[in-house]
Amino acid sequence: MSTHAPTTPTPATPGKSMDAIMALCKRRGFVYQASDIYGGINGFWDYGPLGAQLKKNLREAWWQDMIMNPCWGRKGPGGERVRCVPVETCIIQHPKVWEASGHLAGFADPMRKCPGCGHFVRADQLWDVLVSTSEWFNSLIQEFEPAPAGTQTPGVNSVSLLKWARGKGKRLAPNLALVRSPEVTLSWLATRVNGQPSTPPDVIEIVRHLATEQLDATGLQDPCPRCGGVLGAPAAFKLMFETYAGIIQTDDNKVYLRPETAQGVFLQFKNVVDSTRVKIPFGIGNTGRSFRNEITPRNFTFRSREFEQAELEFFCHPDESFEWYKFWRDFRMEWWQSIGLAGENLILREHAKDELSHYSVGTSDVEYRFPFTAPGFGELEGIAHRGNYDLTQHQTHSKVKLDYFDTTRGETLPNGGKKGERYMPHCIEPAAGLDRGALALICEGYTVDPSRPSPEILKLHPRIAPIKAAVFPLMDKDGLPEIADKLTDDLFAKFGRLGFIESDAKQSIGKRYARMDEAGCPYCFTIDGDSAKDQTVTCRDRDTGQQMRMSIDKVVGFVGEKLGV
RNA sequence: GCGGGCGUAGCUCAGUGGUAGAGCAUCACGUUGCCAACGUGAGGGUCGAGGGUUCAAGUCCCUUCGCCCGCUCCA
Repeated sequence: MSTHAPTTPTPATPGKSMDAIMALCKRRGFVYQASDIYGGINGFWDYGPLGAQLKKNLREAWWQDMIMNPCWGRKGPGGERVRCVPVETCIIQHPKVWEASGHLAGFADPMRKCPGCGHFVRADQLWDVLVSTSEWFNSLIQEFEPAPAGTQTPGVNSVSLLKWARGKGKRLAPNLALVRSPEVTLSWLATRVNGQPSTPPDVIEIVRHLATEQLDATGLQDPCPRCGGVLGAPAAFKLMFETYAGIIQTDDNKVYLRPETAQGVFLQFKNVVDSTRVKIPFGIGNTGRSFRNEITPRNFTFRSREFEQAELEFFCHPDESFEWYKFWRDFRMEWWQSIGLAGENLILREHAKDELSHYSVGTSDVEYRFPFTAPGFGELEGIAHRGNYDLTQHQTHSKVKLDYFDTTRGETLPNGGKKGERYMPHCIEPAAGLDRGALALICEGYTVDPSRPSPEILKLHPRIAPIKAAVFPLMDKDGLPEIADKLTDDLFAKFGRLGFIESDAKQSIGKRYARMDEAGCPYCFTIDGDSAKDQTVTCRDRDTGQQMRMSIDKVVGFVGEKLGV
């Protein structure tokens, strides 16, 4: 994930405070803190009734538009119908999967922490970081005398180092041993330089001396690139959740909760090809929970340790892969727009060349300007051209051939058929975060209109809204509830599988409208004294507050049209 | 992980070491009937948790958990 400043500064959306959005989410049952009654648990959130349905609607929209009727029936770059099939793969897979995918290697990099300032640095990159980004380090080496030609040994002058320690050093590297107790530190260095004149110290050894206060007790220390403090011992950062498959908890049984759903697709690529008559180009979709031990879970549900992804791996011939990459990138942007993220808060950002993985020729992010990232953006979905990296990795590690024999390619045979071509398919991966999507939809829909008696409105797209319609008898008597019950039944029968149909006869009509505004219900239908006479009701629009009289038997058709069903 | 802020009713928040509060919301009854209407009531709290000081702690001290912000990290 990444956040970036927009190219042109845009003011943060006024009136949208994350505190107010979070309060509404709890008040109306969208999002609760996980384990709330025990004080919560860092990085985990639950969905309440409306949130669960909202997220289900989002997942369902993805499933419909990506798997069942991909891209709304639109044709792909080659003029063919886009074809996709689903799989549902396990959260726990063979541990070697994560070795092959590179996720395990990513963790193997031990990190070192500075107890002074809390800075983390990757152990194997410490000296690179010092040279390239550490302010104090680059200031300090200015004080060294250039190393004579052909040697690695710069000269050091105690007087100038002492001056640096009492001047610039105090500001740049307050925790560096040289700054904290210059005389002691310099005497150790002098002992070393004079003690072994035949093997003079290089820059690294000099700096390690300058970072060490009690040489005989601790040995040489490594300094923190930010404050100069003594770095702790390298420790493995485990960003994957570990557990054990089997009742004996030994390393032999250690398994991981997946950090992404995509790998499950690559693992079953061969089975899908062999069992379902799919032909390249085609996609395999997979939705489900993933887990990452985020170092700093933050910003409400945006960075959670347990989250849900909706990922498509689309396989195609290498020669067509770039066209497909552009196709999916553009469609995914359009899709998010179609469910309500239509404004300037949504951008498609193409990664710069230096951001790309070595195997990728293109990656784009669909990014949303959340209230907490504004004026920057936060990632909703990444569309990556992954080349044949994953299939190749799994082929290498599993020793199972994962290439594809394409009978539509190759030279034409005398009988008119094709000779065929064997190749490793390339893969385009649109990978969306459903929790981030749900959060973006809530943030985008959240609107404060002080001119209305109920200022807080959640303008959710009807397709996504958890409550599809509400029916209110204006009075709880005179036969009105009976008419309302009938209409409620009709709406339930038609739309009950898509979302909630609310019915409420209590309290003033204004309060009932206001409640539905906050819950994001797009349309309310009110039965009044005239309804029995002329068979009409009032349809009240959430976003405008406007009312429209319509015949009762038109209501179901009206709602269906708005829901796009 | 560091620094700052916060944590009291479903929500927003008052609360000076001395009886646990307000507004809104929820529910009931009555009145009303198209935009959080009015009246009368009701329910709802281990004051985030655990220790300590004190005759007495929501309030002071220590520890801890969670949320927000800024760093840091984000394979």
